[in-house]
Amino acid sequence: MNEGVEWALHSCLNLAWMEGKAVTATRLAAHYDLPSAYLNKQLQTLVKAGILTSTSGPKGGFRLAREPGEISVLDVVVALEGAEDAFRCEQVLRDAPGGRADVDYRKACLISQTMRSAELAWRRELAARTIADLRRDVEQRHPGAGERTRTALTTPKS
Amino acid sequence: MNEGVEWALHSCLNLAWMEGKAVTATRLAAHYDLPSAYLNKQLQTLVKAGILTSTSGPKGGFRLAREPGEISVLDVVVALEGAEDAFRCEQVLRDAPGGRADVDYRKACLISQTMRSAELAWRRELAARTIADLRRDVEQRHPGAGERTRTALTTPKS
DNA sequence: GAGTTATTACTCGGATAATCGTTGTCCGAGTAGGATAGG
DNA sequence: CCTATCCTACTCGGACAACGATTATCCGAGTAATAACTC
Repeated sequence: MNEGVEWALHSCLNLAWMEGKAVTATRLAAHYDLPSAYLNKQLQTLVKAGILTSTSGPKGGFRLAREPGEISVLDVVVALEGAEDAFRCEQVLRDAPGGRADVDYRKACLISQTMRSAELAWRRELAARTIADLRRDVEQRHPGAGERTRTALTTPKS
Repeated sequence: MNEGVEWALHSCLNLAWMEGKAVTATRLAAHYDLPSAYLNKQLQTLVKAGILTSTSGPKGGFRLAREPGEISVLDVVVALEGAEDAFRCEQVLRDAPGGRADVDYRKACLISQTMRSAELAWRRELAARTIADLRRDVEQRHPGAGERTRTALTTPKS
């Protein structure tokens, strides 16, 4: 899985604490000591997916496009990894003896079905968890964490 | 995900119908019109993982190392893809303000926990399904499929 | 005819290239704030 | 002092390179069946 997924999720969580204030990719990258240009690239992808909005120029940056409760972890993963399943059925049965060209073996093949139902369970877990859930749970476990993050990302760079 | 996973699963299912008779990689590859040398490589990996056994020389080939009921789909996937999770937490929080070096953020970070529990659900699904299950369900849906496959793989090459 | 030996064809196994996707970097287009000059 | 214009610094956005993993291929080591040879 793409490394940027982790960065993107942390970035979204941080943006959820910013009360609509824009944060630049450089600032977010510095917060985790990451290559800023590459993080910028990931966030661009999230913009295209409609999860973030971007503003150019001074005081510009990224912010959440929707309420944190309307952004699931799955949304972020799908935006960066693509919507197709990790297990891609190449329909080898089509070339096997007795295989038919008019059958969609992605649905007929039992092996494909097994892999598919497993990925469905994975997706269900991620779809049930939103950025708002993460924000709430982190705040509950570490009270004041959101406040500290917001000030850290708002304070002018040294 | 590795392409060879699909081939390996089909191969294991076919071997489950062979009643202990060895089948060569070339024969299995021809059955699905696959590159035989590459399939051979995948099957070697399954041998190292203890899922298959191999025999050299004439009348040699691969056969299942255990009863089909003792081989889960997850076993095959893990053998080829590795045991580590697809989402690897790089513990970016360690470099963030307030991060501690003595904390294992793979367990403490809520994002990591979320991804981990999703992958756990995925694994659970695959672990619950064995090669024997697949064999039974295919035979039930397409009676005589096992018999046909066995004769196809036993018949001398043309 | 039976046993033993040498041959031979066949299979796995690992070492070796080619291809593709991910990772990382850079510079240009566009923007908004701020300085400046004029009224 | 207020306003309009110009300038400048800053940010995103997409194009461009480097790296690594997956995909694919080839040839050698080992093996067991087979054929030949001897008794």
